[in-house]
Amino acid sequence: MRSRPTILDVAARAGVSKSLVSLALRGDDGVSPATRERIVAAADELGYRSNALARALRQTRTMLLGVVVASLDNPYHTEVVEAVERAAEKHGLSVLLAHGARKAGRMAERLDALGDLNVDGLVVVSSWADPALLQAAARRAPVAMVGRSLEPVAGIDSVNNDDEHGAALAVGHLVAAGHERIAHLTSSRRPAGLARRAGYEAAMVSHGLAGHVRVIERDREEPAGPGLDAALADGCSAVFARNDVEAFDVLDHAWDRGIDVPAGLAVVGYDDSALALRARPRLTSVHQPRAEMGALAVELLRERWSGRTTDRHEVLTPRLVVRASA
Amino acid sequence: MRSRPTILDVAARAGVSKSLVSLALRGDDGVSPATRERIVAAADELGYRSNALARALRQTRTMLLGVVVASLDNPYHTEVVEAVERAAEKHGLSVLLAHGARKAGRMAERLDALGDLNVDGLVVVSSWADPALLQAAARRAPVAMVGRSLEPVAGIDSVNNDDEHGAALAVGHLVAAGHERIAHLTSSRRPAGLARRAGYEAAMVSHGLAGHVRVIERDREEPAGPGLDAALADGCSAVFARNDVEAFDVLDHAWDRGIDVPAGLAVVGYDDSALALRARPRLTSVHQPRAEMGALAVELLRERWSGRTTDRHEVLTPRLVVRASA
DNA sequence: CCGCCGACCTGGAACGTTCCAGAATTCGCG
DNA sequence: CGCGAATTCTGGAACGTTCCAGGTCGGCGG
Repeated sequence: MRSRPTILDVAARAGVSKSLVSLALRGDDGVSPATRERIVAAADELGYRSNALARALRQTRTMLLGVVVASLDNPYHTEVVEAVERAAEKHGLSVLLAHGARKAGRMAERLDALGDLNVDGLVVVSSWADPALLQAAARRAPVAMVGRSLEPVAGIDSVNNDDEHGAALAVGHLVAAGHERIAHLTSSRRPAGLARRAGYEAAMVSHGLAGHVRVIERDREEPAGPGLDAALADGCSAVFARNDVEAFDVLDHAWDRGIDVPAGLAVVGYDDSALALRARPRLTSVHQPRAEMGALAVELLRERWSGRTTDRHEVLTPRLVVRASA
Repeated sequence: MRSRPTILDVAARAGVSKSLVSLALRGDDGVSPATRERIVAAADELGYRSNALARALRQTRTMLLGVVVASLDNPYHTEVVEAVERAAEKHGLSVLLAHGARKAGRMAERLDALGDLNVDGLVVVSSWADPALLQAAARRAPVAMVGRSLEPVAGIDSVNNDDEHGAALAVGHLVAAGHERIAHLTSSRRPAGLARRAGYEAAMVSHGLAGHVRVIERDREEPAGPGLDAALADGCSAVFARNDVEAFDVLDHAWDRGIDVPAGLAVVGYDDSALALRARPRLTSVHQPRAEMGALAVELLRERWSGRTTDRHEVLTPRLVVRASA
């Protein structure tokens, strides 16, 4: 594990100056074909690879993209992260991942650590983030948020799906199938959850079902059972869940109670994550275009790099994927 | 977004030399308390943060840990990655994540990219990796593999769970419950899969059930149904699946056929990933100590940094988590 | 009063690259 | 054959830090 050859070693071996090696290996034209060949050969023989750190120090750009994600245990997050990395790679950027930033403290610390490494940009994948924190980070490098904040944060670009519309799709589908008493299960008070809830309520009203609006609220760690039982007792025949994880809880409960899905209870989820395909019956769910969202986040950062200073808040349209559960 | 203050700015403001600022901020003693205070104050006022890149260039260490993972869509992987990052952070290391390294080509490319950034060490989380690739990477920085290779790779440390033992636990549990015709479902020809299969076969033999050994092989994308139906037709009453994902397939199929689990068919998985808790009925599964494995990988790298040159191959003992499916 | 020690501080070199200004060489053309 | 322009190449400076060798200064023992 002896020390790596440097550009000087290559220069010496090829009998040229370090500057020319730099030019040749970066593909600059203005290097004669013969010399270039000699340089490339020398580099290959020595197993030379340029030191990205030194380059980053000299240039202003590190080609590093910091990605901060709330957690990796929600498939929705990981799929966005994968999309971000794919897009980043396409532009020669490497992704630095920090996870577990559910709490503001840890989020701040991770953002700082990434900033110290001079990342060229930051993507925050989370259903929530402290605006002040994001703005502090944005003083170092442009920030794009995938996910929803309560309201647009000045200086921060964002990519979202239209939660209200998604909720309306879910309700519309259930209404078309003849359901009237449609409940909404949620354990979230975060912006995305609130938006879906609002979308659900609005859709119910617009279908003339204002009287049947029923929101089953619970705490994250609390079982969904009691609230569901109560709703079922009141004749509820369908549940629109805040996300696939919660929809899974509904399916579980139906299983426990021996209720047939969808005959006895129709269930619609949100996210269309990998979970939806694992559910039995297969989960009908609102699909967020995750791949597109991840790629768009990278695109927004690239626009910042090329000089855009106005904020952009992109809202993509979700679609309903109908499977067996409703 | 103007350029960050450097150590020189702090030095000027505090009226000392850059060197002293460096010493003071790193907590070196030999800086008088009064001066240190002045320096810290100046740094705070300017919002100075040291440039990790410049430091890394000057020192030999980057404090960067490269993590290469096959994919993020398997909860087992993500949990190991989380454990690695937790352990890394504890030692002041930042994690650089590269995913999607299922294919040798992409794996090579990602390893190279991480090497160019001068990561101090590499953790490869995958059920397989080309030994030559690992060794090439190890010429740049120590490599620890979490997962199994066919046989130990010279120069590469590894952390594994004892797959044979885990398989024996699963079979033992099923035998104790009175099962004799126990099948094994697998779609993998990778080392871990092969080891579990071998463990299954050995355990069957040792329980005097050699005559009932039945391995249901299939391709990754192929449905498990046909093989399972055949086994069921032959009186098979239990299935030990290669991992939780495949166990899920068994549960799905049982659902489709209206077979009650565990009364009509007992199912045991492997990994005890988050999936096991989502399954209905809850999946009995062999638990790999993922958190411990991730932390151990980081520990192995640290030992390399402090001079160890002999290889270490750690094998941790799995345990069976009994739930409702068997 | 001298010399030395320890505490505190400093300036220059180094890490490996890219950028810049300009030097050396070749080429085209009158 | 000479001269300007292109082409090809070069050496030094710079990026922001840490390391190193050494400098200053007050105090203290002899």
